Amino acid sequence: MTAEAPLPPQYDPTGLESALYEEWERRGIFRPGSDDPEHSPTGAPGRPYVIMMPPPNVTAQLHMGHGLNNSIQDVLVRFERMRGRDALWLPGTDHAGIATQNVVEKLVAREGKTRFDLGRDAFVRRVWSYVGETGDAILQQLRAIGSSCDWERSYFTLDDDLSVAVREVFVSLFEKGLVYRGKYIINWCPRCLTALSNEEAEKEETEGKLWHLRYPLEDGGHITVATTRPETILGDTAIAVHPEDPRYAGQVRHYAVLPLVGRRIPIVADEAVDPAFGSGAVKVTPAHDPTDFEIGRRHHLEQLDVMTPDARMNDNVPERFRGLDRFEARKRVLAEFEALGLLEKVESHRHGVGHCYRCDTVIEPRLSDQWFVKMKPLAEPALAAYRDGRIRFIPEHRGVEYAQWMEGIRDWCISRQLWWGHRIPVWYCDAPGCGKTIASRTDLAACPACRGPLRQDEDVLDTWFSSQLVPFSSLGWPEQTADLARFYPGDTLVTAPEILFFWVARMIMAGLEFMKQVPFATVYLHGTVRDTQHRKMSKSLGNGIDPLDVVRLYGADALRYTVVSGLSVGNDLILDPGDLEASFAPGRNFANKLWNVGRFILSNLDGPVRPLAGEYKNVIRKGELTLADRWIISRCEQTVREATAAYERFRLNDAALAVHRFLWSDLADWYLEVIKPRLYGDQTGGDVARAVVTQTFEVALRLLHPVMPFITETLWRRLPGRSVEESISVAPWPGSDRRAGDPEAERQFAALQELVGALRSIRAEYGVRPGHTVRATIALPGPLTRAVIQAERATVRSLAKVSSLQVLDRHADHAETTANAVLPDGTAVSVPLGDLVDLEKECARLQSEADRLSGAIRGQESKLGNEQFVAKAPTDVVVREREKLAAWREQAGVLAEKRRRLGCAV
RNA sequence: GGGCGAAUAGCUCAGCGGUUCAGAGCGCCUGCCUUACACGCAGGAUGUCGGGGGUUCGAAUCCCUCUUCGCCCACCA
Repeated sequence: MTAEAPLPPQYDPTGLESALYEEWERRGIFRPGSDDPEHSPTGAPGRPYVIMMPPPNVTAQLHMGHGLNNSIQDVLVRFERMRGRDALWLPGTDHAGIATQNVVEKLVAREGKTRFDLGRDAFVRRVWSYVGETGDAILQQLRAIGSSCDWERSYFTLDDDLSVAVREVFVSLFEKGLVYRGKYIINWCPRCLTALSNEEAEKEETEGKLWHLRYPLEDGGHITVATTRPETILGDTAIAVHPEDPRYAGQVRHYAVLPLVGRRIPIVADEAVDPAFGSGAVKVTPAHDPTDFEIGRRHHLEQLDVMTPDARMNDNVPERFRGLDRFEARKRVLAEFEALGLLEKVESHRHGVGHCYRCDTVIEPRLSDQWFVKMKPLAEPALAAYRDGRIRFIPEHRGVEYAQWMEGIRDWCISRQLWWGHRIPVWYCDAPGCGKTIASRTDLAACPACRGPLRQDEDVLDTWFSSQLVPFSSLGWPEQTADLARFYPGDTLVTAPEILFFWVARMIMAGLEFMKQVPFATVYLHGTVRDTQHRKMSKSLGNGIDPLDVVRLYGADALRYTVVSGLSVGNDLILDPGDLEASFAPGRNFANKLWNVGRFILSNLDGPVRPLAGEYKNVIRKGELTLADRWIISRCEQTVREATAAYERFRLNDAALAVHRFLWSDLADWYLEVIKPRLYGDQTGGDVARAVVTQTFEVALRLLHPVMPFITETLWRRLPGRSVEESISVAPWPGSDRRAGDPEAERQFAALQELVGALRSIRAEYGVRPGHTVRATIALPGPLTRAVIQAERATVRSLAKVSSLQVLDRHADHAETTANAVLPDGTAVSVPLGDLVDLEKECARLQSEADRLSGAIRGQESKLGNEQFVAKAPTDVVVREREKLAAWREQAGVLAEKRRRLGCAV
């Protein structure tokens, strides 16, 4: 589209947005740096402003969660970029170990194979090729919503340089003794066949059962234990009771016989047992439960693993149970207990059951060799950074969660039994007499100690181990690059609360450990996108919204405005996947409105346009401004202040709504209507109106640009004095100008709106045909109304379609029947409408008005009659309340007189 | 079991340093294709601000309590 082409009446973002985006990208507008003069009018680069994008999974398709998350980031980055900061929004993708491996395993499964059929190398090659095909698709999709990232710095967490960082961190932690290997109970996903961290095992409240089961005692009688997982009975190696529980005091150190198995198991005393729960006696399965594991260690119990990696019973159980799935085994065990008369009772029992965060399979606590990070030493500085304010959260209360988590932090299991990811840089020497374990920054071929052959650890690292390093690894660390020096630490991190612990907390710890500085100062946690039933949008529920559909239908600006204006700090975003039109109407409507405001203004700048150089003061000084001009300039100034403050405080919805109100309610609904006669006529006033409307509109476009980048850029470039060579993206942020504020103009214009509104109401009430003009009488005008009529008589006439406007200093006498209104300042407005007016109806209308008013007056009188109020309330409040009462009385008096004159029954 | 939010028009939400605070958008009703926009214009209706107590001259706004939703953490099997 050329600058000269006329704009179509309906905004059509198709084509326009993508063309503009390509141009921005081509011109390097999203890249920080002083080499491009466009970025830095002064020649010097601004202070950096850095946001690290939460890297989407490399296989991800854009969903509304991304749409929300990235819209917010883009608003912030664009805002700071316009404020002169050297802005870097750094994108990337995450290799997403489990998620990606699962996707490719499914593809392989379609060929009837498993990853084991392919073998490790071939499988990993397969994943790389898949990632090569589909990877980065999401980054392309992010462009469609206008994300102003620096794509040239984009990274992938498995890139060579980021892998170097991962190794450096692992080995460095290993050397510090903060990474260790050990055999512990970890969360195991029997479907993904890997260990998970505590965070990756999502607890779900489940209505389960608690089975009370009897174990015969060697000495006769029995002891009852309660369990939620009867299948683990087969791995029991003890029973535990509380040391001070009198019920079992005599049984400690005696033995029970494990039913179904016949194993002789000791009864031990341990503090971990809660005597108040169940029977007070616990079955102990050290290989299948973390608490039991600890008990087992204290009492040197055998750790009997009874399950295979995919959660079937293994050869350590009696033959009839072998090969059974854990839940089948559970049924079988219970049936046998029941048959033996050893099932005492069954209770229903709510408890938390862990589920794999990737495939939702029930987690099985499993004893295995894994790598861990010792977290306490890392958590302490991270907690301190929050406590002393180096890190702040929005909303604030999220910080409490962060602190609680940090305080109760547990060691982090980082090894995964996967093939897709950073292989653990540890080598084992199996040579007899050597047996070294070596963590190395470089690949090793032979044992440095004995020159014997080495074997690398088979496992890979948790995905989050690499993504926690992104704030510095993406900038080249451990190399001391220029980017690292310039862009670390960053400023703001924007993400969903779900990954506060997965990612945010760990970035803070890693940043402090390796860079000695927090990676960002502010963590903005936004809500979740949900449907109208408040369910989280998800692929499986089929209640998702594809942001690209929205972009196609209504444009990225509409999407962004809807999302941003609908955001309230700390709350979720509710959208209706069944009705995109309704969901995105606010954005679509506003985009179209804005488009037409622009069209109107531009079309009225035809012909000689007064040069617009300079600020308002140039025009203001001329003394040519009308009341309406002063008013809109004052409103504009107010909007600059409000929007700027709102953006600064992350109140993006307030910022968007402030500009919306200015553009739609003030500029379009009032100011444009007011100046139409001036624009169409050829008075000198037309020039001033053109200047004022152009300047205020231009300011509003800049204020709105962070939220609606495309449409604002398109319109902005067409304004006088601008050109397609420029970009609003790097235009300076509007400054506040105190001289533009004009409270008197705002008060007077409000009176004008009151007067016009009253006349319009009367017209609507009596069904005056829209094209028809009426005569109006303004009697006993209050000071504001008087000033308005003096200043904007023609405006009142045109807006209310009044042919003659008579002003009287006394009550009007009309030959004709009139419709009436009394304004807040006591002005009596009457419109002679002859037969249109039903006198009875008019009297009733005025009566209800009078009733409302007298009610308010009574309330006000009792308030002011209350000595306590007058004595205790602040003086200015009392004064204001008195003035209010006086005005209402005045209004009521005029109203009463009006009714008397109309001959209304009292 | 701990900790933390939220309950305001039909819907989604503002308003919460106390006294023009009862608002916005969407939806709804009436009338209008008024030469920027019907994705619009003008005019309307709608809420005992979750229930109950309390503090105060005055409370959606502060305190207590109850109810209902939601979130985070937690080795009661």
